[in-house]
Amino acid sequence: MADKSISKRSRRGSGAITLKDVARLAGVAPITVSRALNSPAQVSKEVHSRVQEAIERTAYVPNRMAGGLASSRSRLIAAVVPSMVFSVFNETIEALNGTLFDAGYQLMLGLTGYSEEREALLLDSVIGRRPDGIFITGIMPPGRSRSRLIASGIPIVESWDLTPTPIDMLIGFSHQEIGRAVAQFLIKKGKRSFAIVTAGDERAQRRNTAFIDTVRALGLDEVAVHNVGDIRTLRAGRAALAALITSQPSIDAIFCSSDLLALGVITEARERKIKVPAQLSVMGFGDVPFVGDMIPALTTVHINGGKIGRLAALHLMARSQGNAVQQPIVNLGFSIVERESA
Amino acid sequence: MADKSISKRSRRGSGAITLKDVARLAGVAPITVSRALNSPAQVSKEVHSRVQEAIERTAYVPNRMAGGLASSRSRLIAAVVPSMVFSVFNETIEALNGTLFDAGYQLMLGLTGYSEEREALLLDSVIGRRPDGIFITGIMPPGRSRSRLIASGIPIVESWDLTPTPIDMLIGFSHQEIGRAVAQFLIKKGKRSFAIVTAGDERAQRRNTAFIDTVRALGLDEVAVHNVGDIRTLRAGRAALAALITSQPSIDAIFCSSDLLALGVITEARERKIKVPAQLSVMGFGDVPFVGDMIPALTTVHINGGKIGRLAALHLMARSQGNAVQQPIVNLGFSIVERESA
DNA sequence: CCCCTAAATGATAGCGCTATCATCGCCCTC
DNA sequence: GAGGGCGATGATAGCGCTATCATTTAGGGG
Repeated sequence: MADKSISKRSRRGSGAITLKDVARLAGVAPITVSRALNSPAQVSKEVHSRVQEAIERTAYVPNRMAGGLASSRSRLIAAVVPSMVFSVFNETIEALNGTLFDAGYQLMLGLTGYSEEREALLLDSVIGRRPDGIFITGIMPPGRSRSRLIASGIPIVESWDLTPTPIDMLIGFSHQEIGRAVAQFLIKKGKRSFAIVTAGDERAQRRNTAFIDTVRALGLDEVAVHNVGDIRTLRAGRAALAALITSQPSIDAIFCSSDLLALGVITEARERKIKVPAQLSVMGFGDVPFVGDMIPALTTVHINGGKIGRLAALHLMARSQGNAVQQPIVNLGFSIVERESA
Repeated sequence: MADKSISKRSRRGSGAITLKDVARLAGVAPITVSRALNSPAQVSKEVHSRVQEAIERTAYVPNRMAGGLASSRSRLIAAVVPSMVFSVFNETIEALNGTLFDAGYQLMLGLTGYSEEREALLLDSVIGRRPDGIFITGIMPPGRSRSRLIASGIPIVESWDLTPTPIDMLIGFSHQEIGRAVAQFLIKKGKRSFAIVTAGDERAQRRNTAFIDTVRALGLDEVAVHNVGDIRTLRAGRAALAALITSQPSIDAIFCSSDLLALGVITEARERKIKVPAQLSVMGFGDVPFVGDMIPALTTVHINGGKIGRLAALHLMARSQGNAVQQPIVNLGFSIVERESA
């Protein structure tokens, strides 16, 4: 009686310890080990501890690819984000990751670099992993990517924006309202001549448009716009102020599309001995963790990135487990944090 | 003649389009579709285009879990990182991700929050996914986690540090050398009374120790150390200077364990009208993207985080494909970037 | 005592893909 | 024109796990 399990051994497989090995050691059927691992309540105390011991002895680590394939539940959640370097999304990702991990999920990270082409490629790659949920920064415009996402049937949270027609779930806030609120805030402060320093992305544009419309409605001077494109650096912010101040010296308030750009503007103002906020108010966007402790402390738009991440994780997990999500569209709002720079 | 493929359909499975569906549509065997996808050279032109069309028509997205299980190649790479919020690791992760993605790999992100307990949990979870490689920030000390990592047989890159005995591969630099170099740099600048503002992590401690030893060897005053523990914020840097200046007014140079802390120290110095660098030199660590454009521009230790990420990706992929890595241990070094703050 | 139910365990059959070996032509060579 | 080599395709058998159904055992009620 040859040992089938040995004679059969082929050159395939990873050679690692498998469920079957543990089962043999514990003297139970493989399925029982699976149950001891995934639903301990279904297994008698005695068997459970026997299995535990076998697992300990063999240093067995379950293969989640196999488990995922068999159960159609990967316990993977993907996050699609434009960028990570000093970005406002970091808190969201970190919160997402933390909440997921505590529930036994893993995060797959995808970076698009604000490029739509890359995003499309990324999405196919992501869908191929059959994640239990996908977190997307922004709203997916109609098109191939959106269709694929819908067709995949995977629970999806779009974020960081608002729309009445999300693919699935949505956790965000209104960029339009922000633009308007910032304009009103600055106007109330007595500022009259505005400029915008902005990156090229579409969400920023919407904040800008709302800002400009609000200013225009009051019959004030046209808003000067300086677009830095994809160069979202502090240096770009400095250069922006330098350019702006030359072409339009009357400016007394600047709305920046990110805190980092705002920091750049403030830095350049300091260099040029322009007093912030007395001569020039500067506002950012994002309220990244340290800008409130600088001099002058940055007045900016606060987004609760951590909450977006946490909520998204919860929603995604609920949906992937077949539970209904009470509120699939959440408007988290924003707040203007008044500090010193405006 | 009943259609087996229908009568057999069970309630299992995801219901998505599979390879088999595509094969049927293209009129070839499933394996041929697999080949058309994974090694097009093995398939005739005519069949290839027929398969392509079928894929297009069905919007088929290959299930990588199944593929990974069958081939023992997941095309997943895991990265284990302490933190992401305004961290010095972001460039590394971004470079890692970019390089991997271009080669068809996906990044799985794991955050430890500088906690060893969490790290251990995370590693088991990561190993369970059978990634083709693991990128670790730092060096894994002997212990359970290290053993599991070794036992897993997965290619591993440790990073951000140096040791003659890595688990597998290593891309890093010497913290000891950095501490020494910074001390020498500051001494050459004529500074004589030193302090350190540091986070609690072990790598920072090693930089500190080397710094202190170097100073001590010259018989200078004892170095004052202010430890902020896990609070790596700009505010903590400010508080640190406030505390230090009270207890030890003679200080004329401070070495910080991160750029953010250094920014805090500089900010507090400004608040207190202490001239940097005339009265107080401040040095950071990391050379995070924007600190060179601030006022005063930060003098700091530059680490080529992007290169670490890129190289790690290359090494990991090579090894997972069975190729030898010419140089498994790489000392990337560092450089002191002299700007204005010291 | 026997039937019935629930709890605990096991056997079987895939999940969707690929490694491996087999087959089938077809062209070349001597 | 038989043998051989190669290119293209297919059949088969898993990868390591879990859904599903089946079996076994222990109580419980009448």
